[in-house]
Amino acid sequence: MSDIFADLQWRGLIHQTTDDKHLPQFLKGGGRTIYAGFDPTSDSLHVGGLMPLMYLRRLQKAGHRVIALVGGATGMIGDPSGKSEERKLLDEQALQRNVEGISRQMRRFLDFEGPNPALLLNNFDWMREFTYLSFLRDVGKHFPVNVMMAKDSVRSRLERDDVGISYTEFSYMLLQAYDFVHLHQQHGCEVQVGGSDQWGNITAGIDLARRMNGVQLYGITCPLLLTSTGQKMGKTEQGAVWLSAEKTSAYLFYQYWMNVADEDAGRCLRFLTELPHAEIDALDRSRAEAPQRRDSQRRLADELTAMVHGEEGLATAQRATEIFFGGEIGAMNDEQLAEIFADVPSKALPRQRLEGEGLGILDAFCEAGLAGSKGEARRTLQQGGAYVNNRRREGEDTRLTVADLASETVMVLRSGRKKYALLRFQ
RNA sequence: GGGGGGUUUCCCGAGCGGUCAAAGGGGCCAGACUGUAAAUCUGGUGGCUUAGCCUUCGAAGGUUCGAAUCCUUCACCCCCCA
Repeated sequence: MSDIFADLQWRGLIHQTTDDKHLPQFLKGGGRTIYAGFDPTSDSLHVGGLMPLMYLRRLQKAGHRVIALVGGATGMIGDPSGKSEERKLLDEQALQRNVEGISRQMRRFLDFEGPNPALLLNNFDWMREFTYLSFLRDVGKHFPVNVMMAKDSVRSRLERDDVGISYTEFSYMLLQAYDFVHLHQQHGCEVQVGGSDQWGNITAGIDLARRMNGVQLYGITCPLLLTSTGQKMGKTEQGAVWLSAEKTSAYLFYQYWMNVADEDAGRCLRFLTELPHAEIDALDRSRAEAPQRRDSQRRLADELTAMVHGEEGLATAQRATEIFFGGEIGAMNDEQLAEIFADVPSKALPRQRLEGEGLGILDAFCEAGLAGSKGEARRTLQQGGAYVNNRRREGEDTRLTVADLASETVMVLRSGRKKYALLRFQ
């Protein structure tokens, strides 16, 4: 059995632990029960969720029993950690839908079936039964308010006079702390892992368990997944990068990793892939010597896309990449094109437009929305930026006919380097 | 209440009776270069049935052969004096 703690350490995934001396030994050989929490604010996880998922996956592979805890109850309250504003509360129904979506995604990372199945739990299941009085008596009793006030997540909000913090969010810590206690009681869970911003919540749980039950639990935090410029990873101008294909296509997901900055690539490879150390070292060298090859980014994109979208999703993303970056489009059918150009706007036109003398290329670009006016289309064309099926076309009076279709009904137009639009002729 | 200045094309900003679709910059678009990066360079940047025509310079009227440019009224903004 490999040394899981050493591996985590090598990958830079140990930010802080509650017991540096004991934990490496404690985790050796497997058999421990470990949990991480997931926030159900949406029906899909985004890139940030990859960290805890891969963490649990590594631990499960190392022979530990892992619990993915979906915070149905805590999600209704909102964790103030790292948030600058009071958060909106979710209703029960939305929450349920989100929990279902998220758990579907987890199945790609964690094994819920085999001899050592992961557990998926929702803290709403035990929190809903709690009465206010019993919660105050059993849990609240053990929390000195002065200690709570000292926690970073709370203090940062108290020090600002423009936002403040509600009693509800202030109490969040108690709920998460109790989760840990509950999981220990019911499932023998002894370790909680989370991002470095979770330290306060994790230690609160450890304290609570000691006070309520006199047991010693452990916590491990990992670094947050940040870019070299200090931004959260997974954010683009178009918004978050999601794990669900409906929200972020396999192609865009793939491209996100393909475009990771050189400075961030090494960390991502360590944090998010299971590549062996030797291979990661080799990629580091390749990145230093021949950054233009972008071996690291390609490997990262391959690994993660396969993980999240499966081999099929990866194949689609790769095929789309080939085409989006130059490849001529030939011998395709509608279905393949639809898959590749899933994120590209399209417009349907009657097929008659292609018949007779055909559709003027300027009109085609206007119809497709690639040009706001014929004048603009003309300019693009004159400057050599007009492509049909990835082939540069020239001449204002070019007419497009059935012969210019890329597949049965679709024509792929492009303006400039990579602005695409489809015309569907039905 | 009195006096002065302003409102220009996506943004900033020049224009102060014809040569104004309106300088310059930013942004944006295209091209070259490149690592699907950054920077840089080149060109373009109201519409159309494009040697021409139409619409645009806060709004509406007016003067004039001709107005973004002059006059009147209105709206909004800024400054100064009381």
